[in-house]
Amino acid sequence: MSENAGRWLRDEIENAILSNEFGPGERLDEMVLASRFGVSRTPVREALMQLNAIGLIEIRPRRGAVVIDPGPHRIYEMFEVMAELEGLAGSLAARRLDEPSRQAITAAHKRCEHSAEAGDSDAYYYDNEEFHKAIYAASRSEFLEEQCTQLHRRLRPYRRLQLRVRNRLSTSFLEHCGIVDAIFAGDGEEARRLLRSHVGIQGERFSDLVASMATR
Amino acid sequence: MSENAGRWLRDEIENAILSNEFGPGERLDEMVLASRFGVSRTPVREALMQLNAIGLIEIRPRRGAVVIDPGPHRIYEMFEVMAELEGLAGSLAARRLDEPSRQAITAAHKRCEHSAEAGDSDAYYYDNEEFHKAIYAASRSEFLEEQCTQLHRRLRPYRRLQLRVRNRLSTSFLEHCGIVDAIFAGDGEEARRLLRSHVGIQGERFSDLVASMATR
DNA sequence: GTCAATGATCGTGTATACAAGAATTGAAAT
DNA sequence: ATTTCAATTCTTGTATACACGATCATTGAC
Repeated sequence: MSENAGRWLRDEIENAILSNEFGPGERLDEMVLASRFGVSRTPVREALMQLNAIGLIEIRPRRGAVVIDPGPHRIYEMFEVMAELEGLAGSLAARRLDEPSRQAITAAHKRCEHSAEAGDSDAYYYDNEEFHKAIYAASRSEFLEEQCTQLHRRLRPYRRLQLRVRNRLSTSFLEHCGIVDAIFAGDGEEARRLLRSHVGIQGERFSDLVASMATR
Repeated sequence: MSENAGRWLRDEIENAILSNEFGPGERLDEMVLASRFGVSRTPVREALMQLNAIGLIEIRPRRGAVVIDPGPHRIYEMFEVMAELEGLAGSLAARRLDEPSRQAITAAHKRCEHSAEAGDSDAYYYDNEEFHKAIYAASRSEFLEEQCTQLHRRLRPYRRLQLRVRNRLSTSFLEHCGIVDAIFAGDGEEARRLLRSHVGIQGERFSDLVASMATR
């Protein structure tokens, strides 16, 4: 348990939402949560407000908190923004790359390769996250890194869905290769372009997303 | 006063921070704030946590809240991200422009023109905000609009500083003209490019920022 | 039978009380 | 004089109690 109950609860409830235990639209009763986690309403309310700030739930005054249902279109919009931010991170990384960042990216990239070859989608899911985070860090813009990490976290469940699509694993890794090449070559604009299309969900990938959301 | 004290307090304290009444690094005592605003600590704590989520203050466990001091470099990073998001908004606006958005942009642009000609920096500050918001809305991406609005709000005080720089008013308006042309022409990439350089603070504008921050 | 009004009930919003960790101050020892 | 340790005080974190608005059900009228 984290040092204060509020943040611990935030993570607990967040996980419950991301793992779909609390489905979209579901009402979150403060007292129910309080007794479930063995605390009073006060830290529960703190956690709920933080989740509200993150954008996972909506708190309507005097009417309680409900889990937000983003809907395919909004998810598409979120990926669109994510693509833009990652593109920026990539272009900065390419221009500012130093040795530690280079090594971090290489290491994460290698781990992705192993997971992809093994066809281990769960491992790739994790390694992919590390790969992208390595690029955020390499941008050497702390603010950008924070923004990317936050949005990445929020998109986590949908990313997971995407990886289940046929061939997505190897396609994703191939795209990573191009991105790494561009960054290491110092080609910021190419890195930006590749990351944008890697992260965004254009064309058929959008229907893939909608389809996988329908069957969860 | 808003319907619940928490949000009202959030706005109150936020304004106090943005207007520099609570300076960077300053400690925010819950009881002091509570008695100042005539409420108990509970809504004060709620407001502080929301401000923490926004990024205006930092809450260290058991050690209270302090106003964050971004520092020139971090502000630069924030403008860099803002420029990217606005660029995206502009490019989407150019591709998706409809009649209501076109009218909204035109109206805001006209108001900017008047303020700029009058040399009224306060009026321009406000009209400029409306102009940019019109572009966010024209992107027809609700999520992007929210992100832009949020970041714009956070950068408000520094934007204000920037406008005080000599000739910035007319320069800014001239840039607006180009942006409007590109959007109305449906040239998404040009709109993106122009907005990026309009919003970002490259070169001498960065030293202008640092200088104006030092003398406030 | 349907709709509206009124009262009951439930849940959130706020205040206050209590617990526990951190900062501070003072004294003692080196 | 300086440093360290301990005790006190101050502030935050959590629980609980109370107030008020919203929702729901029941009853009455049309």
